[in-house]
Parts: sequence; C-alpha cells; structure tokens
Amino acid sequence: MSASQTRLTDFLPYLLSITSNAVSDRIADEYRAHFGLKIPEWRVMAVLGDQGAATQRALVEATRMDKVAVNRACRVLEDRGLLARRPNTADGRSHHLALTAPGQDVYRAIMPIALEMEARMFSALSAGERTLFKDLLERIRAQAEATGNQP
Amino acid sequence: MSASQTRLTDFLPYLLSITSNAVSDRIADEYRAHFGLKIPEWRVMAVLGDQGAATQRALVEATRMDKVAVNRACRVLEDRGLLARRPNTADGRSHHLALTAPGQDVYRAIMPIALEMEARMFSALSAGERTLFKDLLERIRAQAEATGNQP
DNA sequence: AGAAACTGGTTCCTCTTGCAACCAAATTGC
DNA sequence: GCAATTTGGTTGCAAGAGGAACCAGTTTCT
Repeated sequence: MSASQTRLTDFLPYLLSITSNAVSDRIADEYRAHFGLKIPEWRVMAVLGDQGAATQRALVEATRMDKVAVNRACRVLEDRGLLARRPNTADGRSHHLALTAPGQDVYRAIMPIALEMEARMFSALSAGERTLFKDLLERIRAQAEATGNQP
Repeated sequence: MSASQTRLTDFLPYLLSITSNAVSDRIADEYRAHFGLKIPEWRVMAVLGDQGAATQRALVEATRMDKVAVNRACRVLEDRGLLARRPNTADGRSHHLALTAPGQDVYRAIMPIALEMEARMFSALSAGERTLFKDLLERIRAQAEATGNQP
C-alpha cells in the first residue's frame, strides 16, 4: 500500500538474501573452525544423526540440496571415516549411509554447538518471535515454490 | 526452551537459507526472462535509478555486494548501453556511474514488475506481517554481523 | 617536494554450485 | 522374458562468487 518504495533496501527479497548470507557466512565459519565441516556436510550429518541410516535419495529430500551436493558431501564424510556405506539389499543401485562410531561422536559434539550458535544468532528475537519467524519463512517458501512450478 | 529439537528442518539458519534460495531463484528467473538481467545487475540499476549517479565504491555500500561483483555488473550494463561512466573530477581513480536514457527506460519498465513480483511472492503474508518480517530480518542481520567481527 | 601509507578499481585465480549428460540397476509393458 | 522407461547415483563442465595480488591515483607525514 506504500505509494512508492523504490529503495533497494526496502525490497524484501533483497533483505532476505543479505540476511541469509550474513547468517550462513557466520555459521560456515564456525563449522569450519570447529570441525572442518562445510554446510552441506553438516546438513548430511544432522539428518543421519537424527534419523539414522538413509540413502542419498532420502538425503536429497531431507536436506533439499542438489543430489550432486549430497553425493559430494557424503564422499567427503566417508573419506574422513565419519560415514559408512552398506549395500542396500533391496536396491542394488543405492546404499544405506550411516554415521560410524567416530561420526556419532562428532555429531554429539556438534549438536550442542549448533544449538548454542543458533541461539546466539537469533538472540535478538524473543521465543515468540522466533516461532513466528519460522512460520513466516515456511509460508513464504511454500508460496515461492508454488509460483515457480508453472512451465 | 524446547528440550530437544535436533531435526534439521527445525534449525532457523537452515529454514532461512532454503527460503532465501527459493525466493532468489524465482526472482532471478523473472529478471532474466523479462530483461536479461542478473540479480547483481538489477541491484545496481535499482540503486542508480533511485539515487542517481554514484561511484562503484558507493554501489558496494548500497548493495552490500563484493566490489568485484559490482565491477562486473557495471561493465555488463555499460556494454549494453544502460549505464555510462563519466570522469570524476574530484578523484581521478573513480568514475561517476549513471543510467543512460535507455537505462532509465529499462529502469522505469522494471520497477513496477519488481514490485508486482514482490507482492506476489509475499502474498502469503498480510501487510502487517510483511512489516514485521522486515523488522525481524533487520535485527537478525545486525546480530549476525555484530557477532562476526570479532577476530 | 618526496616517501610512505592508503584507497578505488581491475585482473587473476581458486573454490563452490548446479545443470546436463551418463551409467547401472530396477520397473513396466508387451 | 526382453525391450523400453524410469530412477539412484556419478562424472564432467561451465557459470558464479569471493579472495588475494596488483595498478594508478590520492592523502599524509616529514
């Protein structure tokens, strides 16, 4: 309803983008410094630590990352011995991926740090505001994705 | 205060990131389809169209983009005749960059589309929610950036 | 005025990211 | 049961982003 808001800094997509970047950069720094993990790798570990074994296909869905990104992250984690592949008897194309014992150790060490970092990052918001913020994000994303799939 | 929220999809930074990506992708498609502009180029045009002439240095501040990104965007716009460089008499290192007449035409054509697109993208939110959302983003970004600069 | 430090802009190089093509296993349809 | 299609995963390539080094012009200090 505002008559003319033509300043770049008033555009929501712009604000959303720079905010997301600021937060991501900050978090990426922490994960790298503490554990030498990149964000895609951390996401895979988070899902496996929480849900147990999964195929790459399942990880793609759970993390909303590209399948290439998932594949690369898994390879790195496997090379570092944090994750192991076991053959999938039900489907010869895929494997069951799961955290190894050292992987679980790292997971348990990371999780409190991740939560603490999130708390610090969003400490400017009250608990109620955080909940509300999540809800708004969810609705925006749903709208954006719905708008997108109309070729 | 929630005892254990260890699901990836409950992490705010994750939600923020995938939402921002969804919105950015959608918008990038539109700008490319309508005007052949990428987001950095659009941002530069938005600032110049709104504020008038500026140096690259000023554009870096206004857009919060890397100076390399600004430089590249300006070069593209200049090659397309949408932007012109005039010598800066006050400082021989930099130039004053401003939209050309065709550049202004494009700017005026883009702006309503940008606003309409933003409205569509955030139509899931009420006016009040949009205002609130902006405010929350602003506070989060300030916090993230403040946390970051402590080496 | 001249040397040293600084700043705006540009280039170069590296790392990351995503798409498209591809391979192999599995499913479907005759 | 075998050809055709689909699907999970992998590889290769090409574009994007950001950092570091670099150049030219400016400021500061003596």
